[in-house]
Amino acid sequence: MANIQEVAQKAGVSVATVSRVLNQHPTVTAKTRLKVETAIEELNYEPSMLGRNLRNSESRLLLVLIPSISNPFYTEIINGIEDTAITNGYNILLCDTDSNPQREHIYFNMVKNKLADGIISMDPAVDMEKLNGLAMQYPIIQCSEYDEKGTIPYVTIDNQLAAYRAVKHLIKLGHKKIALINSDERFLYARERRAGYEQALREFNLPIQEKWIYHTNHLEFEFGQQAMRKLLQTEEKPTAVFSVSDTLAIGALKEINAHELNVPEDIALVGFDKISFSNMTNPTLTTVSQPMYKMGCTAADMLIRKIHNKDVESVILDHELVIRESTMG
Amino acid sequence: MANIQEVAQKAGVSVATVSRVLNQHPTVTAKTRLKVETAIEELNYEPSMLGRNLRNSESRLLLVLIPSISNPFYTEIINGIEDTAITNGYNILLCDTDSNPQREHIYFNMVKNKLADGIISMDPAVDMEKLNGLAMQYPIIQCSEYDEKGTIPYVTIDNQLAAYRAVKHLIKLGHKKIALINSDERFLYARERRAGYEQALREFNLPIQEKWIYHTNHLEFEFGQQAMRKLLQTEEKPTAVFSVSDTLAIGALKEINAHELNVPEDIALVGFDKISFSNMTNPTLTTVSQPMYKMGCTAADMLIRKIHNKDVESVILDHELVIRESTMG
DNA sequence: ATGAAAGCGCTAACAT
DNA sequence: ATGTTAGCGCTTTCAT
Repeated sequence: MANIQEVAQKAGVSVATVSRVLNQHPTVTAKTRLKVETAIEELNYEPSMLGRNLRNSESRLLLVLIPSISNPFYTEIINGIEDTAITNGYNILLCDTDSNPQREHIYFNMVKNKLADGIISMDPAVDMEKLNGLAMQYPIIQCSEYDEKGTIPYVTIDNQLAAYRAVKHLIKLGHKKIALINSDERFLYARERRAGYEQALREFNLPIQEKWIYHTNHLEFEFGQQAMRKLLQTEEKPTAVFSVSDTLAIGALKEINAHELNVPEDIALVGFDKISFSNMTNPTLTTVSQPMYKMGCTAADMLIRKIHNKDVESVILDHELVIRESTMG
Repeated sequence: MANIQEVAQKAGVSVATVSRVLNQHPTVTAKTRLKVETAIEELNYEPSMLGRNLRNSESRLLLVLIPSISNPFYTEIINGIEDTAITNGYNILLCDTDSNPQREHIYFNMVKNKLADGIISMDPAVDMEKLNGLAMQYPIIQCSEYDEKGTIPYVTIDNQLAAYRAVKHLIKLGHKKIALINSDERFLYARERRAGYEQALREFNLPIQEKWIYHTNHLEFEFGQQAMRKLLQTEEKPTAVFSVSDTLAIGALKEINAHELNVPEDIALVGFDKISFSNMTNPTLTTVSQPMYKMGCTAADMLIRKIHNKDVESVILDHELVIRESTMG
């Protein structure tokens, strides 16, 4: 692989001139430019990012931390991040942390090691303390999940309001016994969505019953099934369920069907995220839609601004309740 | 951020010694090592990969090209790749090409630019000609989909045999009118799976009917629905359907249900991939399971061997037909 | 408009 | 066992 030296030699100019051509400096004669471009062509030369990055001490790589690529919720967000990044001359490094601190450590080091210019974290299970520490020295943005006590800029939706609206929708349908399938409340979004759930119940003078609130440690289908199994065992069965994630709701639906019960006639069901599969279930799932693509674009924009030392403010985006068969009696 | 110079100065040694400590050379005295380590600690020093990589002309980054992270099929493969990569001191760069040649180009350049040491391609829509060209100069492995005419090592399963077994399973159940929902036959796996479908029909003297073979350009659910809609319009409806992907099969199932037909009583259904959703549908989906994690590990191993200039041979892994409700009358 | 040369942070060959 | 030094490929001042 040819380097800049050989190109310079072949073109009969200095390396500086080649560099100028590469970086589109205006001071190069059309004639010289042509000579250099010909040499580049002939030698099949490709500039080494390594040399350039070392010199500029930037990598133009953005790290994106997600807990698991299996969760379809992240897909569209990542598309938004990627499109925005590429438009701005950045590439993204997708890091499936598996919520594993060791993997996380490796990726954090990439930033310290100058192999990446910044981080977008979407992992609720990330070590917030570490992340806040890193953020003192390196550009970091949080997307979807964030640390309310920290100082890292974030983009997210109003989780409490979204949950409130979802539950209110169930109440308006006449439900009085509404269960909540929540994830681990050490995550902010889980606490916020629970707050929205309680807010709606309170507003309509419905009691908040611990027996109808189930917590699960993971978001995979099976945990939704497990949650629903438990809820169906309570002596007074709920007539509606609000689940903080579509994957959990889909598991719950499976379990309800397995008990020969019908949705929505016996139990109405609302999910969260509007993953594509939520429209393939039978019945289709009422759910809260987040502007995922936009969220990704926004996060990438914020990070790039931060890398360029500009001011960055946190952003709250809109959401939407999508009513489908699982709540349409 | 401190550099190796400052560490050397603080420790009262040369940069070479610091480098030796960093790289665990055995020739360093315990005492010197301690001095250096203390200095590193105090300065909060992190070696710059950029400098190291430039010097060694390697990045220890592996590129993984996938057509779309939304397809759950790739999830487990990527986990395998990632685990193997990390074990060997490599990190992976996940590239969602969206089957977009422009994005592809960017990622190809990363290898040319020394920002990545090699590529694992899982994109069926990749420009095979370009890929083969690149492979002359850079380490490349294909995973799952490959080019039978090319020289790039690959890891995959026997698609024809897998399809043959799936269709034979339907025939053994008594089905004589078996439809095929295939993807675009410009992809090898699509041609191979069709060959398996035809092989099974031929073996049992069943006619191959073009009206029961449907091609779709994409793998998303909606395209499965569309395919099934068409198949249900044929004057002689099939009693069984083999779909080359679970996502398509799930769409087909949705459509069958919409027509008030039952699976498997009216129409039996077999998918391919065993994605996690395939167990959440009602009924659950009979499907072909690929050893995805192992496939990922193998691909990463092969690539790393190739990077180290070792010989690499293509690998065919085993598959398994998982019989579930959609074919259990 | 172009060239010469320093230097980004690191490793390794060579010298001591 | 440790130090000196060249050089990986590039960009950018400073001269000319």
